[in-house]
Amino acid sequence: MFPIIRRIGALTRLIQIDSNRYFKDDKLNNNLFIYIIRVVERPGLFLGALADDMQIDRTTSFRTVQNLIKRDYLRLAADPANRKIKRVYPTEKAKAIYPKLHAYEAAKSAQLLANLTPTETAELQRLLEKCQA
Amino acid sequence: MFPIIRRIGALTRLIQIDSNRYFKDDKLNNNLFIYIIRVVERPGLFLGALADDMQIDRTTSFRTVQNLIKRDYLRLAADPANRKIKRVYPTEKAKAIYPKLHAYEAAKSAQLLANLTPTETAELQRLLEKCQA
DNA sequence: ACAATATAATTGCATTTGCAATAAAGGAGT
DNA sequence: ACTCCTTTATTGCAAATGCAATTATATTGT
Repeated sequence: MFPIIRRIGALTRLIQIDSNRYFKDDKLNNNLFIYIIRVVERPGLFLGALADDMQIDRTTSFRTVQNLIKRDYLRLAADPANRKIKRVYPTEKAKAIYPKLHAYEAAKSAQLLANLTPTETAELQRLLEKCQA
Repeated sequence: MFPIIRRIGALTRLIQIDSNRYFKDDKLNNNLFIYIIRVVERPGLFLGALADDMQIDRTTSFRTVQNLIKRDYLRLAADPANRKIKRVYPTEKAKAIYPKLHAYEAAKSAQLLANLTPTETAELQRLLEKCQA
């Protein structure tokens, strides 16, 4: 029943379990590593935009960012033109660990698609983009 | 970067946010409704097998099942041949609410795939099955 | 300019989550 | 039968999660 929607959820949970194990020692489990990746790639988003970009609850995102600020991975900067927002930037510590995080994501992506031909991978990407949540 | 693995995670989180809202009043959010669906469909799995079937952490699954037992949706039965395991069965209350849960899953599945032709849907299913987490 | 509405950040609080440890069986090899 | 190893269920504890409410600022309408 509904194999596609169930498979998508199952794959996500399996990847989450794996990443939680992999990043436990760095304490970057529970998607924390994803925040660092995204902020390094797109520095300067404000808190709400970052949460929306990752499709994560704004409160959870806010607390996670606070956690990473305390641990010197991220920092906030006020916006001169808009006092409501705070923009999120990576620290040197975040940039330093980024290659490891990127390598993990690359490896998981490669593993996920290992049985697919390049044509199939392109087609899967196209079809997933057509999905609407 | 890595659009497929990111898209899969994003779709899962969007579906989770939607289902949390939809099932808030029934207090069947946070995937609780999925447990009921699965147990009605496959009654008699033992606790660990149920968790593995849903790709959910065994401790989390255990506590969730306890929650649903307390609320009269599920019940446990000892196995006469194996005293280590407890099998999970749905109650009448679970069977009564199952159509609503099934309808929600059907609607979300239909929405997800609304822009795909039947051929594309079949191809997406095939490609997702080839993915390995 | 002023009021009403909307958006962003933040906090309170209760619940969920999951690693690690423990307890109770079961299974395999001798 | 006995020891060792595995599997299952369970609990303790600390952390993550997210709804609802609050505060501050910005935007829109008149």
